Amino acid sequence: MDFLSGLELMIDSYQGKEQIFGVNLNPAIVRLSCEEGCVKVIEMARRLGVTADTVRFYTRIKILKPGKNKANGYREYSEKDYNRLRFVLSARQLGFSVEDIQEILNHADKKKSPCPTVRRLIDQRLHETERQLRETLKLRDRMQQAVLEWSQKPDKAPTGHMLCHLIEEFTAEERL
Amino acid sequence: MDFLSGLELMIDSYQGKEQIFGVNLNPAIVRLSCEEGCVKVIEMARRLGVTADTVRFYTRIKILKPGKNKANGYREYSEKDYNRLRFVLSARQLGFSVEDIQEILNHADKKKSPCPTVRRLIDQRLHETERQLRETLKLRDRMQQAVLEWSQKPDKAPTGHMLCHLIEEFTAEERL
DNA sequence: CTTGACCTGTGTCTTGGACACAGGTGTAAG
DNA sequence: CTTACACCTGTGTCCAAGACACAGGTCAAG
Repeated sequence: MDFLSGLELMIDSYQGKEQIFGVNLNPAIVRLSCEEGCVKVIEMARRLGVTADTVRFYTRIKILKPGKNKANGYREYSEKDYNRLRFVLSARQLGFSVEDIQEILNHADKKKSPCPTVRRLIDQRLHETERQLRETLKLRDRMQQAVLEWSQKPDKAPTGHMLCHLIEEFTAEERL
Repeated sequence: MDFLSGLELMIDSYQGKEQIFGVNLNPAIVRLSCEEGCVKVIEMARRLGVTADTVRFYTRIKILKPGKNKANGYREYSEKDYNRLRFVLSARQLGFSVEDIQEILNHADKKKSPCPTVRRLIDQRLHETERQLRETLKLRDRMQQAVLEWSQKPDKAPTGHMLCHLIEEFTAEERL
């Protein structure tokens, strides 16, 4: 299909992909704001529920490579960019770092299966998340214990060798 | 007591504070490396089990204000600096940020009780830590679930609209 | 005198965006 | 036509708590 012919046609086929390329697609906006089935940064962000800054961020680090409108320099995000960003956001929800995602996309872009990489990386990140969870849990318990103990203690002014008796006595007790 | 007289006396009184001003205090090292009961950065770090970079960091942001040896410009950490850093490390273990600690120290330095501030701040930080804990827990569960489901799925090459079926199908299922 | 271990301050790096800013564009109203 | 305003661009900086690098100074031992 010729992407430069028939705007009406374009919009029809575009509407057909409504579920893939964004939500609440308003033909009036599409007709007004873009040609060739592309959208600008703020619309792209809205469709995926993120800020324009997030879209610009992934563009800046070249995970997204939208074209540029020759006339005004505006970025033009295509359906491919939409799918790519949706993928990135999904991967972030699973604990992958942006660097991980770049590695995964490198495979996919070479038509190679990213799955072995994905499995390896999630094992790694899962371990880290579990360690993080244990640490946060220990911290929370320590904090709760402190609040509990402190509720029985008075305020005190600092002395020469004691800056805050609450903190220092708690630490001494708990052997931290 | 005159701090400039009698090094022998200094070291005696210093040894008497062994439990306060550091562990494994070796009089020979003290005698060789410092006058006036002060130590250099690496020794300070060793006594509190942190790196010299950490000691320099707190010096840089002016939480520690050690003197300077006029002759060579070396920093001289006193017992007061030791107590202060020990306090900072204790507070960090309780989830206070460095900025929190500066606020706490500001009160203490004016001889005012830091306790009300400490109580207010830990309530705040405890809430944040609990939120963090819930989020990390949810992430961990999501990741475990993904690993479980993926163990039943094959690797696949990317297609036009599917970069990695593992990640995208999981997200679609879980309605993320 | 050299070697090597220590010291100094300063600048940069880490994450995943968020925010600021200067300057360009597009459109609706007055 | 002008003006106002909303949008766009790329770039630089900020966040937290240090870690690491670097150029240059100090000091004791061999």
